[in-house]
Amino acid sequence: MSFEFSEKYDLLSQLTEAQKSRLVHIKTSKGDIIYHQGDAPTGIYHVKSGHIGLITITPNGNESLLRVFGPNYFFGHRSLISNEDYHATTLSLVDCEMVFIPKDDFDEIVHENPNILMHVAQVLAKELRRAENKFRDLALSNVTSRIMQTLAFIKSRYPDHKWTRKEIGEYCGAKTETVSRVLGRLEKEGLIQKKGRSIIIPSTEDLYSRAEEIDD
Amino acid sequence: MSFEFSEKYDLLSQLTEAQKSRLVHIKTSKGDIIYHQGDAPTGIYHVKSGHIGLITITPNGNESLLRVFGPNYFFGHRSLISNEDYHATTLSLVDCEMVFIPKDDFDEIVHENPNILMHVAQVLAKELRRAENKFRDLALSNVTSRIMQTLAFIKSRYPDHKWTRKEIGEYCGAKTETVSRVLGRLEKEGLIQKKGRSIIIPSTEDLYSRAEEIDD
DNA sequence: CGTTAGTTTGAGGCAGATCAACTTTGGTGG
DNA sequence: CCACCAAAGTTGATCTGCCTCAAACTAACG
Repeated sequence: MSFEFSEKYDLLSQLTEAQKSRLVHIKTSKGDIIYHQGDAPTGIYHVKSGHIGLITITPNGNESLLRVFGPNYFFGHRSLISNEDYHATTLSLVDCEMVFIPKDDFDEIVHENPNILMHVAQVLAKELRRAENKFRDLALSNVTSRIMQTLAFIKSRYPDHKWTRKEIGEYCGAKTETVSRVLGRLEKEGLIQKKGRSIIIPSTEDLYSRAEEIDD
Repeated sequence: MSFEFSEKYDLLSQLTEAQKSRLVHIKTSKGDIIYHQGDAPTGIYHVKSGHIGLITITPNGNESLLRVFGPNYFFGHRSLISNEDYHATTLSLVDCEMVFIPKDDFDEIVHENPNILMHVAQVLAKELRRAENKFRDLALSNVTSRIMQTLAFIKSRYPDHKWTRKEIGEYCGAKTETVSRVLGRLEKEGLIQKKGRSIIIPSTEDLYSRAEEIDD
């Protein structure tokens, strides 16, 4: 898996006073759902604190974690741009605060400032690369390698979120038990340390290079 | 796997005479590579005839087919927008004709006509949905279901391209032998017919609904 | 300190990969 | 037009990585 830092953007600073007055401030608790797969989009969300997970759920309850949005990232933009219903559900991974920008206001600021559209397009382009790399790795790499690269990725991109084994597994296509077993082996190898439930990663570089060795 | 028709766009009609004179017309033979993973983008390509595959290759030669571009689709746009090196390689699946629009000309037409940027953003947004649905299905569905949905998808989206077992497999994360076995079973069930190497699909609807039944 | 969500560990099973041998197809050139 | 042959497809036997199921353990939090 190839990862890199992503794109934050202060959408809020682009708003006029009138638009700011229309913002909806939202507080959610861990486990709360912001919108459901299949809903029609009505605006875009900007994360102020906490972490939001974009997940898909199959009829039999299996989940897959597609993307994660931390502070200063926005979400809901994909469906808004493509004018489609949401293809996945957003879930508060922890207690969160966010603001909601109604579609009309978003359209207005995009119209007034075309740079914003270019920025959103760039974010989509990077998310597309990441999604396709995830697909490639799921298709061609083994679990151990995927988990190692996921650990390195989340360490650099989401240093302040405590990832559970389940979340790690759902992000890279592995079961909770498998993640647990791999973490055990990685600790023996000295690549990580476990402190209670949290995972300490001394060197993401070591993880990446070891992951390449292990990879088929 | 959830699929639908995608987006064609006549970029060429947006060009001035001066820009048209700078177009580079390219003819490729089956197996030719247009650009390599890691190259820096210098423009965008518009397919006139044939089919182009976007693939990633691992060091050990395993391939994964990420997207396919047929007549009137453009490719190379992701890297151009995000300003990154290509994350995958483009390969002529058959003999192809295409035109190359240099980056400067593309920037010019985007600048003159912001609607084009919106259109490219929409294409990216749809490609992102498709990529994430592919990921979900690879993670959570069984091969048979994936192959069936891929068959239905390519039937509706690429009716004029003769897909090989290998291409089908690389698109949905399956080995050639597995695709062959599944096709055999599907023919026995009467869902498809095999005529030489080509596959006849009487009803994509039947395939989709059967795929759902089979799915975990 | 009790409760619950999260984690670990073991035993066993299976879907799909791998390896290998064989058959068919369809394009090519003589 | 046919004979040839490389590319594509099929089929069987075997193997294995990861999942599944189950049960015990432990961290964190009110």
